Amino acid sequence: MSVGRETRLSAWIERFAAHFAEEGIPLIGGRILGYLLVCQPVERTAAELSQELEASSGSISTNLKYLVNVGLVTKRTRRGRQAAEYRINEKAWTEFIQRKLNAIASVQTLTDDGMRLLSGDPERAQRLKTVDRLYGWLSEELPALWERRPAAPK
Amino acid sequence: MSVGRETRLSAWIERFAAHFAEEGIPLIGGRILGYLLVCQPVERTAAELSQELEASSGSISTNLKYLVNVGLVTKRTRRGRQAAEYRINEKAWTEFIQRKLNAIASVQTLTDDGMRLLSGDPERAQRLKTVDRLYGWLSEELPALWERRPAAPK
DNA sequence: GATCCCTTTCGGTCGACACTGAAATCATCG
DNA sequence: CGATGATTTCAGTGTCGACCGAAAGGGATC
Repeated sequence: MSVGRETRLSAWIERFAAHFAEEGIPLIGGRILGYLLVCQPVERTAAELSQELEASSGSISTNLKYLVNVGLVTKRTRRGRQAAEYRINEKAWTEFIQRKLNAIASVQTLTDDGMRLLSGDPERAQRLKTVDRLYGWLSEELPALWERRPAAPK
Repeated sequence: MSVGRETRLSAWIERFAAHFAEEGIPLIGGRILGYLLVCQPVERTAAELSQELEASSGSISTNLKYLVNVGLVTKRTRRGRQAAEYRINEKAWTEFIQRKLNAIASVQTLTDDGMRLLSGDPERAQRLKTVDRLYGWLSEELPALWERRPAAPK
């Protein structure tokens, strides 16, 4: 007997969450993200997420707050509805990734400061120089690459 | 009265360690890395690192093992010397950074699997598609960019 | 093989953080 | 304004991992 699509999707959500857990995003936050990327309909309330993902209301609340804060999820309230609805904000993924690239490139300021402290002693600065050159190159190329990213189609 | 170069260097090492602590490298590991990048002479024993960085022998041992394992530090033993000497391996920084870039690009396999699960329902796949397109582009461009990296001068 | 010195291993402590569930809070509707 | 149904806050629990320091382990010299 074959496994249903929804079952396989929830396994996928778990893999998705596991990946981002390695990057420091709480497991439940990752599950919310994965779930909101594939659920139908696209909007969910906190209570629904709590039930669907089998997580406490408190955890859902904390993680939604975090995700809304970094922009990956948007919150919508409607008059006449007590429950807010949450949905994925696909647009925000660009900034999310950009932050990661910037984090890598930002090491250059660090190595650069180090080089300054060692100016006047090229011998001693040699190890740092090797690293500084790499990050120097990255801090040029990564932002440049990012600018060439394709625009999202309407 | 001005601050000595060594004092400023140890402040720099601390900043350096703090940066990598955010990326998940233990504080003491980061200190070792920073210290080995700028110390004179370039090689140090575990005992020297322990004293210089005011960390326990156990922590130094654990972190050196880790750093040697990922290749950022190399261990050298010499006949007639009981103490092994550790030094920075500048070369390994390229692989270190490459792993980071790959980690970003690797999300593409995840989104791709998700797209497969949603094939046959383009409506529902739309959110994921946006994200998949971005990572798809990255998984093309990042490795390509990396290939263009300048070779380290002799 | 005994001694010396250095390194690794290991048990234990501490602090951070994710998570829970109950209580407080808030918004809507009658 | 009270009741209802939702969310947020908060105190408490458990887990995980970095760190320490003492004890065990390994080489090198005598």
